[in-house]
Amino acid sequence: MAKTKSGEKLKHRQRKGFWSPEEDEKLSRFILSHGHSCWTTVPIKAGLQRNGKSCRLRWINYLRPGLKRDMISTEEEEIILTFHSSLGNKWSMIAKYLPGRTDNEIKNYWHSHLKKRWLKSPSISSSSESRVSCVERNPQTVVSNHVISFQGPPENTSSSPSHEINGNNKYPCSSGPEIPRLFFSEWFSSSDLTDSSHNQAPSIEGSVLDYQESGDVDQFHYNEIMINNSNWTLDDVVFGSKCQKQEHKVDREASDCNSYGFFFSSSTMTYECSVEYVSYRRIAVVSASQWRRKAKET
DNA sequence: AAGGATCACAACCGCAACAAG
DNA sequence: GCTTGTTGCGGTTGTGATCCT
Repeated sequence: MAKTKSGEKLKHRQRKGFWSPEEDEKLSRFILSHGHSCWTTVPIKAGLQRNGKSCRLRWINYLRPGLKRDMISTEEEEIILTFHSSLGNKWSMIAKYLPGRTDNEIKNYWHSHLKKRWLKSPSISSSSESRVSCVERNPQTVVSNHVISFQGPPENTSSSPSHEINGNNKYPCSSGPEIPRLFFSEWFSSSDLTDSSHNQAPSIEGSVLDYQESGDVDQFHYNEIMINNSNWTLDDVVFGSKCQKQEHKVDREASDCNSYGFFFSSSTMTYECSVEYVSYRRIAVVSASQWRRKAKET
């Protein structure tokens, strides 16, 4: 915390309130080219008279690529109700199940749209709850029923309050990976890419051939994967990840389109990049947070 | 048409957890 | 183990838009 006179001066000069388009532009341009390893230094380096916290919030809730700007659909609404009934006000947890939506957005939507309904009639989520229990029994049911494939909670949830709710674990699946936190579109933005031929992120489609639970990973087997934008190849999909600036090489021998994951490696690490079934006939590549790092020597 | 009430959403605040020194 | 700085989360507030009387 800067306690010098100059530091206090800086503090006094910090702007508050709504962001101007110019500030948005500055922040976006800076983060897309430099990242945000330390939020407190971002406003200084980006030439913004804001504090790091404000920049972080603005980026996460508004500027981050991949955010949906459209209305929350009834399907999404049902997911909110479902998970709110079991997780409570854990907005960030709920947001993990709604790609492209932020915790703030979900929280606001709850307070402005759903809370009153829920208070009037808490049973409105009963159908959703029954779906959760259905998933617990047979996740494949959900896959075939065109509903988001419910994944388990983040791995490190031993202290998760959700386990205490109603005295039992009401997560749809008690094991398995975290649902993709970021969707494909969040990995790429046209401004990220220097190659002009890749000026549009591809959409990937496929259909689930089979589903099975195994160990710590739920596996989906696809009969095919289609990358709709012909400018892209599977290599691009994997290689064009957040690690694209490090010289990773795709291990095509180890990759298998028909299974749940790809592998690619750098000189020191092997990355496993899962492909998760998200909704019917749509596939998303999971985010970097999903990658399971494996020391290559193992 | 005016003004108060309500709504929707962006942004702020405070706190807790965590990591680094 | 303590201190300090940073980050993430959830509650709350502020503000502009819209609705209602």
